[in-house]
Amino acid sequence: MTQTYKSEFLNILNERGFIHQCSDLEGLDAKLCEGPQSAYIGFDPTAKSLHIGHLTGQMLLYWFQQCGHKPITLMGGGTAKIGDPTGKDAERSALSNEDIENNIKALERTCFKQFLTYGEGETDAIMVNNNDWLDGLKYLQFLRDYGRHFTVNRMLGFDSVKTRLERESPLSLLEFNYMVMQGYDFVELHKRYGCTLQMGGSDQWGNIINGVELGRKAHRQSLFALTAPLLTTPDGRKMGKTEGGAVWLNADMLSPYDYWQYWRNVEDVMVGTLLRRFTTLPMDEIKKLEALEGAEINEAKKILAHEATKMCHGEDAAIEAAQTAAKVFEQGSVGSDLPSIEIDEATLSNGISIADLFVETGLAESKGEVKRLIKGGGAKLNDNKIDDLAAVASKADLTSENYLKLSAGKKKHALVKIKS
RNA sequence: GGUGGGGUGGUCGAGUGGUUAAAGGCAUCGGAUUGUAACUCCGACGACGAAAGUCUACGUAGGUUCGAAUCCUACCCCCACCA
Repeated sequence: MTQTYKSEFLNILNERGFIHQCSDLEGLDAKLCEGPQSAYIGFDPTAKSLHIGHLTGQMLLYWFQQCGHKPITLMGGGTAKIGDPTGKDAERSALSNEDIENNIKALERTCFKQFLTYGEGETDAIMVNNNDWLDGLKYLQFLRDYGRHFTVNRMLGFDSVKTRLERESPLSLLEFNYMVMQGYDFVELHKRYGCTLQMGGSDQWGNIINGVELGRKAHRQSLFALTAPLLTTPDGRKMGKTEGGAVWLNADMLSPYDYWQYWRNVEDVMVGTLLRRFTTLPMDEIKKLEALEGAEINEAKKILAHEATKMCHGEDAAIEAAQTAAKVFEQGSVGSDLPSIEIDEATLSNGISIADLFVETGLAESKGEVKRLIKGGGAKLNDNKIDDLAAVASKADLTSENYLKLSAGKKKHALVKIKS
């Protein structure tokens, strides 16, 4: 294996395709060799769960910890009150303080713990909230201490600002301050925890570098910035969207089975990249897998799905998802992970509208959608095409195992069981 | 505060009194093909309804009209220039 860097951490990042930009690779490399360091990534609590877009950050911190360093996950309880203008061409409506609080609670309970070990030890991760220091900032004092180090001239040059100005879309002073706050976070984290590195996606470069510069100008600190390339499909689209919307990491927002399915269905060309980034498989194994061609690459996708699901939801959930998938797609059967609802035996005996069942199982949003499904030939009951919106299911339709299987298209299935 | 421009469906963006649930693109969903891939092709794409149809929708609230996204009034918001 080629050793491009002296530090284990940077070597891993390098071979797995995580390095996009760094403020000072050599300096960082040397610093990491000195002993345990701490690094942070910020997550704004804008939803009750993280999604696939946050996964890169999680993996960065994961490897950081694996290499004997201390990760800091920063909840942006304060910055979420501002809203990051990066990548947005319009200000989005502000989250209420209450929403932010609830989101933080939900996030703390779930998403992070799968990837990082938290605790009191030297390399245990810690979670902090920037609201702790941003909320009580004294405006005037802050401007005198830190405001002097930000030149508006330079701020106007950052992409997040520039695109807004070019598009003549209003950028409020509130949003304009986001990068200032994020820069200050870094300095504060250095002061509190000796944090020397901030990581993030490449879109965060501008925000991150502000912190580095603020540290240098205000306190002669030596801070580092490192960004990972944003994940995109070959044609440049952002990755991470699926039929239902975002691919959430929280099991109650997206089932482990659906999560598994997401990875199972990625485009061929992405397999290698994704294996490197989101699994911890050894590199030589990844190289073998990504060399597979044609239909054989499906095996690589299954491994990707398993590994990714294991990281996020645990091994049991991954295995179960794989089993359900095998039954559904390879044997035309059903599995325990399929979404299901229960109805009374009596209700079924009287006959029940299949269209209603589609809506109840969540396979369709409305009856209009069911109608469209049927018209397009995508609605099935026990694998038989339904061609009448008025079709009714009765006891006679129960399979030998006492359920009804509904399908919307080839990939989405649900079960209707009898309440016992 | 003044003057001018603008606010249309998930999104971008046409539409300036009726045939407009509102062109077109994108996104999305189904079908064919395939490998639970990509590409391509076809279809669908507000809700309810078996259907006829009913309701909801073009910033908000009123008004004119047989009839309004389209005209009028007030209000809200955005943009530009001026002060």
